[in-house]
Amino acid sequence: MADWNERTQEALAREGYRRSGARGVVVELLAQQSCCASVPDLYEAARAAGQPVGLASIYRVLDLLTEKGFVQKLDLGDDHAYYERVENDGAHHHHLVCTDCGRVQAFEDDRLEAALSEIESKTGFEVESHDVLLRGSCDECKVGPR
Amino acid sequence: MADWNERTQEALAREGYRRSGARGVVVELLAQQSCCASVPDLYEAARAAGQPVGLASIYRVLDLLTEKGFVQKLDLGDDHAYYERVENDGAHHHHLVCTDCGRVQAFEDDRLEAALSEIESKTGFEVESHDVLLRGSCDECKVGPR
DNA sequence: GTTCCTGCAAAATTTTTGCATCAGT
DNA sequence: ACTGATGCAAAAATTTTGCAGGAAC
Repeated sequence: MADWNERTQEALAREGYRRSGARGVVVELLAQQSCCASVPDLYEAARAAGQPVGLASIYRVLDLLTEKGFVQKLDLGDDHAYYERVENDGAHHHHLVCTDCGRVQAFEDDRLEAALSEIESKTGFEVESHDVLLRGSCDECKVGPR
Repeated sequence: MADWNERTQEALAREGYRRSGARGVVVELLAQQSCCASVPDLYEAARAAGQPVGLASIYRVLDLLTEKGFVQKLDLGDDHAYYERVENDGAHHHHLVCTDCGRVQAFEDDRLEAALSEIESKTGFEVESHDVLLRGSCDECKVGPR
């Protein structure tokens, strides 16, 4: 995870991308996130860290990182897109979103992954990635609705 | 499916919603879709059917239908949202999206559904709905990439 | 010194809202 | 007649793009 930061920065440098301000800040911030982050999240985080970065730069950095496979873009049904690290070891999780409070929780499940890879062979598709999104009420919200 | 049209129209009428132009057209069109449709899709389809409907009305009808549980909104990572019928019998499928040609294909899988409901009990969440999205190359595109 | 990167502001896109008009009951 | 529904146009919100100044190499 701290590893992801280094690995990403180095890989970019190796490809000729300059080790510059905005890119470094965004990569650093992504490395610190526990789960996914939206563009406004990152914008605020950069500002809070005393290293403000323009919105346009955040979008540009995220596009680059997505294209190079260092982050993955996801839609939580919310108004904006979210981004999160792609881990080196291929480990990945999915998301539960609380429709009341908006809380996002990650989970992993081997049976789910197994079922998903089986689908790949049953269909003609060559699957590159998959997302699973569960919507509902988290333990806090399900007791007293809203 | 033809059934869905009737059932939806009736349920709306029963709730006091008027049997009016735009709403009827959009419901009719949704009933005819084989899979999910975007707002521009529906806009064009209405126009092609000789019953043009304003964009705003389409958004409003879809909001209502989503709220009442007759359709489900989904994000395919594309630029806009997609909508599709919620079937009476609870049957539902998920989607494969070709990242080359954009083709969308539906699939069903019992093992996947089983794995998903097991997750519900393992986490504290009370799951209301779930989406699964697989991205990759369809049988046509995977041979000669692009 | 050159080339790439950044930030601001303007543009493009998708979705929402206000309002006057029209249709259903 | 009354109330709700529609369509247009304007507004909001998110993301993209152009361009000039600045930083990395």
